[in-house]
Amino acid sequence: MKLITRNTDYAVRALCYLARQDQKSVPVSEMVMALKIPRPFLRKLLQTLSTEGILDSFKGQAGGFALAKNPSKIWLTDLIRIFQGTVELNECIFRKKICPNRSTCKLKHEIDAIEKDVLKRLSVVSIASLLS
Amino acid sequence: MKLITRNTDYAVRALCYLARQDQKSVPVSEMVMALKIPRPFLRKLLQTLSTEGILDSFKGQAGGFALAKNPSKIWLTDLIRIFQGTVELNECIFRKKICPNRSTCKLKHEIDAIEKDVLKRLSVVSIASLLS
DNA sequence: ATAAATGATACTAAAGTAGTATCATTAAAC
DNA sequence: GTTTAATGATACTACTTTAGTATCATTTAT
Repeated sequence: MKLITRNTDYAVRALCYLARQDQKSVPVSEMVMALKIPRPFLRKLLQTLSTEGILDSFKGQAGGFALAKNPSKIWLTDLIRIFQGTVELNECIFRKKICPNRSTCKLKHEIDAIEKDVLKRLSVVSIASLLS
Repeated sequence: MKLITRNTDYAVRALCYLARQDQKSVPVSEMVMALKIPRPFLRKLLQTLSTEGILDSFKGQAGGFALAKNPSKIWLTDLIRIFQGTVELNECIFRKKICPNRSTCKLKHEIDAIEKDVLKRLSVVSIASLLS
C-alpha cells in the first residue's frame, strides 16, 4: 500500500534541487552526483517531466533541464498522475455489471470517502511547499 | 495506488457471507457459488484466515469454515495486515543512513500525516459495520 | 571536428498480485 | 470399513507494476 512510488519520490527531489538553482539549466550529470539517483533512471524521469511540460530542456553542450513553471504551481498530484497513472485508490471490480454483493459496495463507499480525503490533502502539496 | 487488493476484497465478501449464516460451518463449494470467486483462490484465502485465527475450520465431510470471532471484532485493518503485509503507506528509503535531502524528508512528513489519517479511518471499519 | 548534453526507444530484472494444481489428511454418512 | 466431501499443506504458473539499464541518434557550445 504505497501512496508514492520511487519515481515520484525521485522526481520531487530533482524538482526541489532545480528549484534552488534559479532558472539555471542543470545537466543530469550534476543531479546524479547531488541526488545519488541512478543516472539512466534519472534521465528517463527528467525526459518524462520535460514532455509533460514540467521541465524545459536544452540540448547540446551546456544543455540540461530547468523548471518550466513556478515551484508553487507544480503539484504533487501532477507527479503522481504522471508516474503512477492515477490517484484513484479503489475501483469497483464489478463496474458495468450488477454488483452481487452489497457489503462490497459498502466497503467501496468507505474506501472512496477515504480516497477523497487523501486527495484533498495531497492536492495542497507543491514543490514550493516542500522547499524548506 | 491501491488501498486494498483483491485478496482483501474477497476476504471481506467471504466474511460478510459467513457473518450472515450464524455460526453454521459453510463449505468452500457453497461460497464459490454465492460469491463467484475462483475456487482455489478462495480456498487458499480461507485457509489463511483460518491460520490467522479469524476463522474456525472443520475438516471432513460436512466440514467448512465459520467465523471465529464476532463480526464486530474483525477489523478491515486486520485483513489488510494479513494480505498486504502492512498498512504503512510510506517508508524512508534512507532509513538508518543520514538523509541527503531535506525536501524528501518533508515529503515523508506530509505522507506520514496522511497515512495516520487513513489508518484512523480504516481502523473503525469492521465486518459488522459492512453488513448492511 | 569534438565533446557534452538531451531525444527516443527498446530492453532486463525484481517484486507484488492473482490464480492454479496436487497430494495428504480428516470425519460424517452409508 | 469404504466412500465421499471436506480442509491442510505446499508448490507452481501467469500477469502486472515498478525499478533500472543500454544504445544510437540528434543537437549545440567550444
